[in-house]
Amino acid sequence: MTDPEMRDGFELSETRHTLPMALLRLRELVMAEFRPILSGHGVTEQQWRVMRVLFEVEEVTASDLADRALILAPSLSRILKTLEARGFIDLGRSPGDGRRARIRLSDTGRAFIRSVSPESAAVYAKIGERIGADRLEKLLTLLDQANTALDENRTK
Amino acid sequence: MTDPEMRDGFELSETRHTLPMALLRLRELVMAEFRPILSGHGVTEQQWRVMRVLFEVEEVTASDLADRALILAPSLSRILKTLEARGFIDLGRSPGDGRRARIRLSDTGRAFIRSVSPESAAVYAKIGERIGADRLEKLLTLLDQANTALDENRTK
DNA sequence: CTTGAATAATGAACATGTTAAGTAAATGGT
DNA sequence: ACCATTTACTTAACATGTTCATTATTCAAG
Repeated sequence: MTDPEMRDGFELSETRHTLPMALLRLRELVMAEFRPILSGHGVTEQQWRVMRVLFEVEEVTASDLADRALILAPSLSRILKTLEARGFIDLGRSPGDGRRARIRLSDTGRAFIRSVSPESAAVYAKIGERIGADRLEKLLTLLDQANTALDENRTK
Repeated sequence: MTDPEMRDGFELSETRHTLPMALLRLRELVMAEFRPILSGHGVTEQQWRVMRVLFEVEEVTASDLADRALILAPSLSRILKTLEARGFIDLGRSPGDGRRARIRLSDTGRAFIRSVSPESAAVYAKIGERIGADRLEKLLTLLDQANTALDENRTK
């Protein structure tokens, strides 16, 4: 009920209607559906992302993995240590370049992904239904287009 | 140099095209434009969000502020302590209810927002240009619709 | 072959995200 | 008025985000 007072038009959009907030809000709502599943299986959202990527690419370096999973290198270092301790991944060094890490999903990790995937896919389907299939597709297209538009001039 | 996408369409990586990843990727690209400005003025993204909300609503409780700034209560407690120590906000207790916090932006905090706003607005405008005004508007509409769709059944 | 610069990954320090537990003040029923 | 419950906020503990520094390896002159 407490309305914001009148103020002369300073050039700032209302916080609720900015792109960063809209993206963050929707992402929080989506992850709120996934988080219980992941925590129920003892992994965090980021650990799951890392293993999902490894499930798809078979073998990558740390830099490549960081790019694909959208995780910064220092965070990834810690996560890899955790996942290795749990036996989900195998860590090594690239034969050609001693600086690069060689990261692979272990059989245990692969089995873990397979066991959780059905629940994850079910939640994703439910979210798709609530949003609407066509609307979700349009949204993903726009997100990809905006992403491309901003990524092009990134190294300005 | 740049990461080449080896796949040519029929073996697309699943992870890359999910809604959570698309939202996270675009948000990271957007915030990469804002972060230098904020860090240049000595505040984090979250501290800025909190002060932006306070700039609009004049006075709120902690719960309300947490909702509006999309920050969890424990994080907000720490952030408020930091902002108070810097003199950006004034903390008190609600006269009617001793549990509720009374949070207001100080004159110093208000002046800070005004001084940074032009840079922030300029970056936001530049982002809008790159994405395209119509495309951005459609995107914000879809985000809001998806948000509403997921928020309705949240307390199922 | 040697040395300085660049690259890949890790370590360090602090801020925030996340969940669970704890504290103090209000509320509701008796 | 009393007491259990609820509410609003805070603490605690650990994982991750973020920036900067450091180490180890490779690369590129010279």
